[in-house]
Amino acid sequence: MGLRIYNTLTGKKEDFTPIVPGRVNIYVCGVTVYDYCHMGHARSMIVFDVIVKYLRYLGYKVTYVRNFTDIDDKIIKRAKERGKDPKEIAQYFTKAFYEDMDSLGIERADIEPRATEHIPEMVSLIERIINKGYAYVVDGNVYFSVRRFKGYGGLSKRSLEEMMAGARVEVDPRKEHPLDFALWKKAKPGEPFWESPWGKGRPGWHIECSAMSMKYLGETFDIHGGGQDLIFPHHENEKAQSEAATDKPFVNYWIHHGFLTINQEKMSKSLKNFFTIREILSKFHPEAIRLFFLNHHYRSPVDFSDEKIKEATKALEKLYITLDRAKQILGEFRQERTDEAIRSKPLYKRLVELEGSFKSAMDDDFNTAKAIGCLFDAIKEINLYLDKDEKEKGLIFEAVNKVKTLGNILGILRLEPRAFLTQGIDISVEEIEKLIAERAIARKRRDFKKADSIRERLAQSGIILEDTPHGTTWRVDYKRNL
RNA sequence: GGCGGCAUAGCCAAGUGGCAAGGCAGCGGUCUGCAAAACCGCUAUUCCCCGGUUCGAAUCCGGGUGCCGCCUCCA
Repeated sequence: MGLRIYNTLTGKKEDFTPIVPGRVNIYVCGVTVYDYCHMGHARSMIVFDVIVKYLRYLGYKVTYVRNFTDIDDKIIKRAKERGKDPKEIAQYFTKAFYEDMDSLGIERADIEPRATEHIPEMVSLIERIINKGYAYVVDGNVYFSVRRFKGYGGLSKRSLEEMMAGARVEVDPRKEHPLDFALWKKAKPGEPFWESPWGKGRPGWHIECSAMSMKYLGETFDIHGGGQDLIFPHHENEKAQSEAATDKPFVNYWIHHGFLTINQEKMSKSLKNFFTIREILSKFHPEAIRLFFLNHHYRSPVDFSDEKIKEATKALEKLYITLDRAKQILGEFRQERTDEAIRSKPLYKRLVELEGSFKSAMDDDFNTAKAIGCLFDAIKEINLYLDKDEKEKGLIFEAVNKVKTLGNILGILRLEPRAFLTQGIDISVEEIEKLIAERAIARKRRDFKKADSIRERLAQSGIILEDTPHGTTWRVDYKRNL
């Protein structure tokens, strides 16, 4: 059984077959750079980061394109508010976007096109649409005619009649149909503009994604992704205009993820119930945030709270503690090849089995929650082995590698376990080690009162001591810090 | 009003016809000078309610109830 993906277009899980065997072309709607990114954006970026990582793990050569909308009404508005040039606003928040994504460990897309750098492509695409008779020009504006395009509403599963029934749109009287949308907007005085056959203006929102995705990925490509709120109108419109221009299917698989809610309500700017990524990163570990999101299926709504990220942090700690145990035993031990003797060990076989389960889970429409379950099963097996008296370094090394490989697909377990377990302390390592040494002497003399007072002293600083056969180790008490 | 989604233990959550994953929290045990970690055991005879289909349903069908989203910029 290979990869299956839930396709918004058909409403079903389908076997994934790329257009060119072994290659996947994927386009994801990025952000409009007019403000800091919030946690909803984080979820989106994490979901597609993992999808791309998994496709690569499967061996596909992936071309991942994610755009920046760097010219639109919101940017112009923000620029006016701040007395800045729209360009400056876009540049500033593009930089902020990269900072946030880097912190979350989200890889760069292969191509990250900006709308303002693709105006000529958009203009020629609009011309193509006009020539095909699917768009009309009114006073410097170009509108796409939804009525002329058969199949409008196919992605969002709505007919024009249904949409009209609930429409609350103020209708521009120059439009032939209320749902016709702008491909090109005439510039108002003082707004940024580009020259075009229809006069000075700027592109509509939807056309940029059509122009840029087709430029880099071809007129039909494999996967197009985004949030569920983009299904209508954005992706519906993208699909309509693209297919109107090319007479070819635009996209084979549409992937849409669910929303992030706060107290069960959608996180959004208008409700003012959003948290920015940087706010949350100041309190929690990026990998904990990833684990929190990935513990839910990407299409389900996720309710956000500090409490839940704390739980994810504890879960992540559990994984790192085991990796740390292994590392203590391994020291600098490394090995290049896995020999037959190791392959035949029960632990190794079990881990291969779990890797298979992990893969089946991910193959089933990227079921990361189930895959995480496999990761914890693997951790339990390793702990069981680590509890034994007789241990083989070669086997432990391989076991750790397996777990890390799987974790890395989800973008977690990328740190040295010691680094994770000793983060955020307000006492120096020298001080800690000095106290541990003192305590060791006290314990040898069976002066447990003193030993315990040292443990207590370190606990005050959020340090947990663990006495093992190999000596005493320490780590940060996440439970206390959270 | 139209369209769509969801409802699983104290909490989060996977599971779409065959004995209910995983995590967090809790309790008991092993280990420990004491802890911690780890491991073992316990914590949903039952998956919102009512009917139906089936040898068999959390899973399929019908009817309720509750929550959410889209239809307007939005990841």
